[in-house]
Amino acid sequence: MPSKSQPAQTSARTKNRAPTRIQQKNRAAILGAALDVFSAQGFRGATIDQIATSAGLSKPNLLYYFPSKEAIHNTLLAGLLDTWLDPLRAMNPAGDPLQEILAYVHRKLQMSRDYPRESRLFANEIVQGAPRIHDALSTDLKELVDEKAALISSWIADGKLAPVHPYHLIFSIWSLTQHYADFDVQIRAVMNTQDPFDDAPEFIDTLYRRLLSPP
Amino acid sequence: MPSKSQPAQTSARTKNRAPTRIQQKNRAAILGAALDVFSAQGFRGATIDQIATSAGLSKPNLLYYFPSKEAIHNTLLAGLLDTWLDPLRAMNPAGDPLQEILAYVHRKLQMSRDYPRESRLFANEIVQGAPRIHDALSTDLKELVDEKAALISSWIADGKLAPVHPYHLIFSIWSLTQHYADFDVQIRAVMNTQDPFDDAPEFIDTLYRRLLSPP
DNA sequence: GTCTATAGCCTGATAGAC
DNA sequence: GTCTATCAGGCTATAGAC
Repeated sequence: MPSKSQPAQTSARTKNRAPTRIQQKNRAAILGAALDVFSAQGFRGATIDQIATSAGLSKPNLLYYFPSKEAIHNTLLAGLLDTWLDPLRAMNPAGDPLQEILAYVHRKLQMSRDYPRESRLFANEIVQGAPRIHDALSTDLKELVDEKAALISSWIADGKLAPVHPYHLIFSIWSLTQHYADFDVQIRAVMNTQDPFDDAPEFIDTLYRRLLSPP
Repeated sequence: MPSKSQPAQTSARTKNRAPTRIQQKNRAAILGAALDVFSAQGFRGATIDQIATSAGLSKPNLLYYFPSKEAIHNTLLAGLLDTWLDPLRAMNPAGDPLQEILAYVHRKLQMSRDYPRESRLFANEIVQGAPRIHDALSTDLKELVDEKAALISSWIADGKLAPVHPYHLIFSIWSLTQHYADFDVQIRAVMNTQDPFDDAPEFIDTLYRRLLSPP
């Protein structure tokens, strides 16, 4: 799982004792099941019963580990944005510009392939107006994107990349890579014989080479 | 509204009489309000009360016009896929290949700009597994995309376009254009001073020119 | 720590007066 | 056609036995 695990927020009932192995195992089972259910049904569509059953627990037992449905959801979201931005954070100002961007694109695409549930959880949240993470978007996210956009602009000014709008370049990378996870059903309905991810990396690589290769 | 209006499904109660002006006006108000609410909250997140209030009606009065919450949702979805595919359908085999694709891209982007609620309604449905329109995706959608992908392949074979995977080309167009509607909140959080749509058309135009211009 | 039982709220849908 | 009142079911969360 890519989610950066916060130190487990000890529930009030556990009174700051270190979590036992069983507690850790159950917490992990709950979060895994919740990721399945929330990413497939959205927050309102999910029920605690579904999550509990899928985690092999009874409903009250689940609520022994988390105080509420929203607490589970928040725990999932908490580490997600950070993790989701790691590939961008890793873009290296000292590297070769075109290679740095292509490498970023591949990391992001790989992340969609490996963690489609996390991508859909995020997509559900954003499409519905990001009620729970809007602040993080305008602060942490904006800060990082501003920084990397400036870097891309400097690469363009140096003639290392063909000129493009750096913000829209980044948006396009998010869009193209996450699309394969978020709209998976649609893509499979159209290409019903093969795994869409088979050809996607080559297509997207070609796209950004032609877009960005300096003249 | 882009939604192709089916002949209004006369509710059982109206016994096939032609709808009066008041009925038409209320139906339209309900569908407009429902589009607001469903696109912002998803099917489960929306309540009949919200829709009714937003349409200026009481809850039972709304249910006089539509038999159930799901019936309203289905009515919205019914015309949507068709409308959503019109820009692709209009791609002309006799036109200039690059111009045809660029024109398609612009139609699609304009649609996202003009009808973001419809885009988000669709996104909500697909991200959650397209439970209500999966069949249409594997039939109508697949058929149209197969046809247009073959057309693009023939253009490539004729040397009129640079070689690319035609299906992934189409997916990329969907992805890039709908992203501006579906992830609007995120984009605005990052570019907080200007309308993201201002620069998007130029960026996307550049992207597809560089990707597809024959060598 | 885990269960059964249930409180209490929300929501979709209906009854019936006007 | 529109309303008030209300039912019935599903859901979150809690009580309390074990």
